[in-house]
Parts: sequence; C-alpha cells; structure tokens
Amino acid sequence: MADLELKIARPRVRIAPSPTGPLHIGTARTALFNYLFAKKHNGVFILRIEDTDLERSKKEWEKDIIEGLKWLGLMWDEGPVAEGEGYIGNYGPYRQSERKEIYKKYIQKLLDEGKAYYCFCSEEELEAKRQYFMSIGQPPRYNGKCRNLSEKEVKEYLEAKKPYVIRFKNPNKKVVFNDLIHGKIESDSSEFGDIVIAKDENTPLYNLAAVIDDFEMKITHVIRGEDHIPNTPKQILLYEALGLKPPQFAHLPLILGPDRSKLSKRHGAVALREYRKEGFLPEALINFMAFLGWNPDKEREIYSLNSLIKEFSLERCQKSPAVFNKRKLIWFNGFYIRQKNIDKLTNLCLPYLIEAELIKPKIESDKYPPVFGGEIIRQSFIIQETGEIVEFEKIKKMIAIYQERLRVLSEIPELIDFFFKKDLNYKKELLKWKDAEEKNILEALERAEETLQKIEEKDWNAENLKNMLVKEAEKFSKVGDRGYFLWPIRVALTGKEASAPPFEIAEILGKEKTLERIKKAKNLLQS
RNA sequence: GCCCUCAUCGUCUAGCCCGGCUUAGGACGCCAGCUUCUCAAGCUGGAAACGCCGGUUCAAAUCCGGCUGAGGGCACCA
Repeated sequence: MADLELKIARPRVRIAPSPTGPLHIGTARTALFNYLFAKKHNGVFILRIEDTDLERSKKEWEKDIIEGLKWLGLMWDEGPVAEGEGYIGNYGPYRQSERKEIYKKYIQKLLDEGKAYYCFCSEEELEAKRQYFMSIGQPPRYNGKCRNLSEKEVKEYLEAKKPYVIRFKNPNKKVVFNDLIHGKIESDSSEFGDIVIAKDENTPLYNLAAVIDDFEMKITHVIRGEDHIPNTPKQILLYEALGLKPPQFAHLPLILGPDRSKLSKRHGAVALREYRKEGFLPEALINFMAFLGWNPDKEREIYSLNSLIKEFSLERCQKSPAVFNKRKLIWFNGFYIRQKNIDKLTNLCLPYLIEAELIKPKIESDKYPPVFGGEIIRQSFIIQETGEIVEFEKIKKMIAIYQERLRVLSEIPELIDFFFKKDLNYKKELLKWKDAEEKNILEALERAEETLQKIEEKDWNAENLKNMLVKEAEKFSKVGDRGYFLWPIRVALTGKEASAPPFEIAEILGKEKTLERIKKAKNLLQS
C-alpha cells in the first residue's frame, strides 16, 4: 500500500466542507489528516467550499470554517483566503456556487452522450416507489421510469415547464476500489439505482459536483470520513461515465460520541468554536484529534503539528471508529497550558476575566474582544468591585501560581476571583482544620497576624513568608501538623477549600490586604 | 428492510500483514502510596482487555470460516 501512496510525488488533497453550520470537530479532524498527508509528501492542501445548496449555505458559516482552520494552524495552499474574498491557487474558483459554468459542460456532456437523463417523476410517485421497495425487502431506489422517455416526450415536458431533475443512467454493475485504509471494497451499483445527479443543467448535486471539482482541481487523494464509503462507488461510476481517472480514496474512521453513535450535537459540543470558547488550545486539539484513529508507532503521545507531519502515514490509520474522550482532551489541554509561556497564557486568560466581570479595561472605549483568544495589548485593568487598578504584571503573577491547576482557560475566573473581591464569602466552618476548636483557630490567626505584622514591606515575598509562617506553624502545633496553623490562614486569604499555597497568595495580595483578610476571618469567627 | 464497514483494558491504542520473543505494552480515567495546610503538578505502585464458536498448526490476540455485537449509508443534504 505504501507504493500506492508514494506513486504520486506531490499529492493534491482537499477539505471540502459545506457552510451549513459552524466548523464541526469531525471536519476539523479530516482537515488535519489531509493537511498532514499533504505536508508529509510535500503536496498541496486545498480548501473548497461546497455551497451548492444555496438554501442551507451561509456566509457566516464559511467565515467560521475559515477562521477555525486558521486558528488550528491548518493553513491551505489553495482556496478562499477570507470569507467573501478572492482566492489563492490556479484551479479556482474554490466555491462551488461560483463554478456553474464548469459544471454546465459536464452535465451537458452526460446528457448528450445518453449517460444521464431527464426525470419528471413527482415527489409522491418517488416516495411511493421507495416504500414499495422497502416493503419487498429491497433497497429503496428509483425504478427507472423516465429512463427511456423518447426525445419527443422529453421536449414536450420541458416545454410545458414540467419540474424535473437529471438522473444518472446507472450501468448496474459491480464496483471495486482499493481504499488506502480499508483495502478492497466491493459493492453492487444496482443497490442505488439511477441517482439524481443534478437539479438542472447548471446545478449538480453533491456526488457529481465532488467528482467534477476533484478532477478539475487535480485532486490525487480523497481523504474523508468513512460515512462517504457508500458514495464512493457512485462517484467512481461518474468518473467512468465522464471518461476520467478517479483519484485514490482513503476513508477515515468516524468519531463517535460516548454512546458509540456518530458524534453529533446531542453529545454536547461539536463545533470547534465551542471548544475554543471553552478555553481549549489549538495545540491540544491538534494533538488530541490526531490520535483519534491514528497513532505513531511509538509510545510518545505529545506531538506538535510539525512533529505530526514527520510521523504521519495513512497506513497507521485505524479502521475502527474512535470514541471522543473529552477527559483526554482536557488532559492534553492541561499539559499544553503548563508548557505555555506565562505572558502568552496571561493574554489568553484576560478575556475570560473580563467576561466574568472581575476586571475591565482601563479605558471604557477599549473594546475587549468578544472573540476569545484574540490578541490583547498588555496594559492595566480596573478591578470591577473595588475600582482599583491592577497591572498586567500582577495578573500574570496570579495566573502563574495557577498555571499547573488550570485545565481549560474558562476555569481561570473561578480559580482566582478572590484576588479581585472586596469581601470573601465563606462560612466560618471552613476555617476549621480537622478537630481544631474555634479558640485554636482564633489563636492561629492572631499568631499569624503578629508574625506577618513584623515582616517589612521590602521583605514581603513568598519565600520569606513561607519561612516565617512555616516556623510559626511548627511551633503552633504540638502534633507536628502544620494544618492547624496554615489552613485557617489560607482560607482567610482565599475563602476557598482548595487553592494555591497561602505564601504565594499573600505575596500577590500585599501586606495590607493580607492582614485585612485575616482580621475579617477573626471577626467572622467571633460573630 | 437492504447494502457497506468494523471488532484488544471504561476510553484512545501497541502488538495482528511476516503465527512462538506476550506473565498482552503505553496513555487518559480510576484506586493506593509518597510529597503536602488544601487543591493541582510530580513520582511510585495497583485493578482493568484479545466478543463467541469452530478450523488450520507442535503452537493463534495474530491465519481461515461462521455467529454475535457495534457503526455507517440508502434525499431534488453534503
């Protein structure tokens, strides 16, 4: 199989989404595999917009698809550059809606050569036939009623403006092709009968449009989802009827939801943009999607887009479908967040803090990106609740101590919100460590206050704080459990059951606020 | 209903093509321990799979057949 793949020195592959909804995660993965294959073999990756169905296609979805692919870093060599704009590449236009002239020739050719014909059957007739075939245990297909209409009849109907479609004259034979992933696949074309290939002389339906475009764009390898296997024989027959050489086919295993059915909306998020908004990093998505139905022959699991290119091969693609495991995606994301440069990570987190109304831009007119992940200029912000100014550098410190705890960007507000609050809202029971009694807690807080009071502003840093507080903690507990001392302090500062260590938090909070929060905790205890 | 495709831990998978090296390896998740005020991260250990039945063979997760199960497709959608 390797030689089949390598026969063509510079493969041309494409991703052909139809803009009838936001970029689907499955489409993104297919795009990734096409991209990897193209780059691996020094080939060309093409984006073609399949918007033949004008009713369902929308420009906003085209935009979503283009932005999504760019965000993932899967840049195409040929295709539309931006929504509504021109193209790069010499085989365009790359939107099917703009290719009518091209389709027209091919449809006419099929008609002229008697390989396609007009069909005037009504919707009701067709439905009845389908029912009939089902009832006798046969595949539902067209019975060929209009197949042998005389030229005269066709002309009459056409002149009478009778509604029609154009059907393919199926040679009804065995079709065999060699799938690069599945191997030999056989089927009998009589199963699907005379399919409709065009609505009229200028508007082909999917199967025909794909064939014409793939030929015209000199596509060498069609790499797509397994749900297209049943379409392949139809397309091969169309290639034959047109006298064209079909490309190689490779059908990727599907992505399934947790219930093992094709991944769809009811399983939760399927649009790439939703993952982006939730705070997944492109690196994580790429790495995760690559391992859905493929793996290198190594135990390594962490791969960048570039290292994937080096390792990729169709032969190592799986035949069986893969269940989308969000937990693993989350793990990958946490991993990449931990790897991230802290300045960049801070930039990525800012929109979430703004969205959560913890902070706002200093200048009211500054429009902060409603689109997540946008580029943000480092600057100061206003804390919503207190009106204080907070520097980028300070926010960066907050995020730094939470970097290893962050799994998805959208979690950041709930993790660090206490830094931005005037009053912490927690129950006094939370201050209690194990069997500690109230007076012990109070004592701990008082001791902490005294200790902290003595530390000078210039020495107010995590390292120092840790030294001092740990020393006290050890003196405080008779049983050697630092928790009796440190737990109440940490809760006093954060109001949370779980958080980063109190020393690091105290450093960021500053002496004044730290002491203030300890006082408040004491008051809470005595209330 | 008909056609096509697939089948190793809960999930992603290695091994299968070229049978013995497999007490079936890794990762996520789960459990336990270490570290530790908590959480996380990190480290160590653990539980966890060849769908079933036949055949071929000295020997089968690996080759063959059947069964079962799962998925996909059957539009004037793509």
